[in-house]
Amino acid sequence: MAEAKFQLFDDDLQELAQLFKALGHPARLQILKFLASKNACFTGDITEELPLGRTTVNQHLNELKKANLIQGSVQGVKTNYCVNVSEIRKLEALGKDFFDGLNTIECTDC
Amino acid sequence: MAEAKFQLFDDDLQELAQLFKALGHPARLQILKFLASKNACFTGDITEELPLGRTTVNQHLNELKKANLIQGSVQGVKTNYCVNVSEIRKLEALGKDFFDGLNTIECTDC
DNA sequence: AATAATTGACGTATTTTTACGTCAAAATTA
DNA sequence: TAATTTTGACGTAAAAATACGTCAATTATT
Repeated sequence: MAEAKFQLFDDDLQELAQLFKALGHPARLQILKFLASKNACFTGDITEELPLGRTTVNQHLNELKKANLIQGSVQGVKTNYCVNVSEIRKLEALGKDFFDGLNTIECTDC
Repeated sequence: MAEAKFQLFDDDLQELAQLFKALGHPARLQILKFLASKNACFTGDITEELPLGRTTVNQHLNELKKANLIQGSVQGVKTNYCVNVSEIRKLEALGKDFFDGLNTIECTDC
């Protein structure tokens, strides 16, 4: 990670791809689902729900945090994670725009 | 890739994650966009639109094909690619279900 | 104060992704 | 028929993702 690097791709595509990528692992989808169902919870609780070790789960939590899809706040020894609702909404909107932008008429040549 | 491997994750999450992953690269989003705008087109034409070499683009096309998001039909020497509209619709539906499933109430603890 | 619990940082091995060059096959064109 | 075009297969190097063990710091508990 350094000084911006002349963009190969359009900013919007880049951002959307980044978000999709963050969703591109079942563990991360499951984490989002679980966090939403509990509204918020601790690392340990999340780990118990997943078929992965704690440090791996922590790594996935970091991925989600990097993508701004979740937030965490320290509470004593524990860390309380929760879904970043506004970012989820933003992602939904961007996704919708993208799919709508594909003026997908069924192709007859293929 | 071998003999099915006892599932670590839920099938639905697995499938959705796979689709999101396929969208998790700007080149692939751009390809989908371009294919949709032209309705269908050849490998060469796609390559000209992207800041990547032909073989790399071809690899991305294969990723998209593997995810069933595009189809290709050989036409002489050329191959005609187009968006798989029904799979895109399916992805939209799965995505919507997933996001709706996150009964996202703004968290007050974070 | 001593011990236990919880977490993130760090290191690391393995696998996957990404990007591209080379090559051969098939179809077009000259 | 010979040369050209177009493509996918294959190999490969570099980077990133994935999974996990160990460790130290911080907070709770006893």
